[in-house]
Amino acid sequence: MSHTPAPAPTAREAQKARTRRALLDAGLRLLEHQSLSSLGLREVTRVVGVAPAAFYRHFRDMSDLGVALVEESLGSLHGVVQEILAGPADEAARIDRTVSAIARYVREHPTHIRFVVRERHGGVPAVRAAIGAELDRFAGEVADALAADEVSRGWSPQDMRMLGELFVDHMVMTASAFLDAAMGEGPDEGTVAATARRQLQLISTGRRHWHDED
Amino acid sequence: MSHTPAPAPTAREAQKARTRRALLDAGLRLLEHQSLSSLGLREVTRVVGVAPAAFYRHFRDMSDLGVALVEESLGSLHGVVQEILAGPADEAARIDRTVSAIARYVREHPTHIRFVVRERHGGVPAVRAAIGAELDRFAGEVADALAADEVSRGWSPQDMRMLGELFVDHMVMTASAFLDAAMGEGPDEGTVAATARRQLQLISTGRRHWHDED
DNA sequence: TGTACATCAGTGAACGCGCGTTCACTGATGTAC
DNA sequence: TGTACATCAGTGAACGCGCGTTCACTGATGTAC
Repeated sequence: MSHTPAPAPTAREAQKARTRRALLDAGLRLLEHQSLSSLGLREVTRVVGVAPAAFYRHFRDMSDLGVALVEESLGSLHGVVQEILAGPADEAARIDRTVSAIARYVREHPTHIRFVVRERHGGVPAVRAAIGAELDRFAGEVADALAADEVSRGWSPQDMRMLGELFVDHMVMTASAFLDAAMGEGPDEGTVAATARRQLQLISTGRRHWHDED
Repeated sequence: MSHTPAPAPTAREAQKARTRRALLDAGLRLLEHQSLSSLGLREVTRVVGVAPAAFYRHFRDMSDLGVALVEESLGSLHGVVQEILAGPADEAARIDRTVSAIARYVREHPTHIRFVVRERHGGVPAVRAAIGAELDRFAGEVADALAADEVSRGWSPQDMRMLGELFVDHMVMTASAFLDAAMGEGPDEGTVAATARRQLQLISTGRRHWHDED
């Protein structure tokens, strides 16, 4: 398929990429306990073990690093969305798949979801915009996939869209609740899963009877 | 009712209260464009026009000021919740009341809702905890009020609770969307209102048919 | 393969700046008599 | 009402500190011949 003639990264490029990764990882780690707008460039380079000035070989500023983290974090969340939509469209199966995929995602990428939830409404405009645009894209994908369901017959595109947004918002909320559970704050994982499942069932029931009263 | 024998605030107490208010207002204003963890004590006192050290006569630190802002902001949101629950329980009326009450709240207290949405998952633990506790309380109130509806007959307390949480989360989401609309980001106010109404209708439809399949 | 030159990721020192916190103080307001 | 003393909100100077950014540099890696 691809005709890219092998990237052939030089040792120099490989080393640069490794430092960049280290900066991103250090940032993600430090962002567990603070928000992006209060995270300092020197903090990040200190953790990585490079001089502060080295930072500028990779990012223009912290906001730029933040945008790179959005791409990374929402890339991994996108995989979860696809996994949920790809399987059988059977309602109960999809709800189970949704909740367990989110739970696994939070277990495997806790720093990603923490970052997204915190910065979605945070103080750094470029990062907020990047997260918003990506979640919008997810909502559209969900809407398109669910439109293929038998139960969506007769739904307007706007109603599919509002369902997609409700689904994505609920997904982010649930991921955040799982994360709190993992940190020992709020209800435990089992309770979060049970609540999320019931909420999805409620929405699905609404979906099934949406046009009953027409 | 109350037997409090008149507070009789001295001129000194009144002046102190005025400065405290000015600090809170300045904080709220500055928090429109940044998050609490990056807001400095000196920034706030500079806006108010007092010496930095004066801050300590009112708050221990910025986190303390943040907690005071939570009480204030969620106090005003609590009024909205009560207004929604107080009116007639008729489904369509309650949905209209919900969406228009939120829209009005955002118009009247944009800085309050911005603060709550931003700091709900922000980097200051004490503030996060205060917001979480208060929203939990709201969810409980909503659950109790909706439990009185005819359509809630046969619902378990856990299911009422999950409905209350879904409602409060949706309310916060909608308020945030209205705020974005007011700032010229994302869809306009009419679109946000239409989407929110349809989502509430979807949830209400699910509620009405919740036990159909038992 | 060997040599001469170019590239560029990372260095380390320096800079000016605004930060949070402390402290002894001032002077208007409050209280006791 | 008038006086003497106590209270305490707000002052202003000082402190040490870590910040982001700049700059000329070094030395390992890459490239051309």
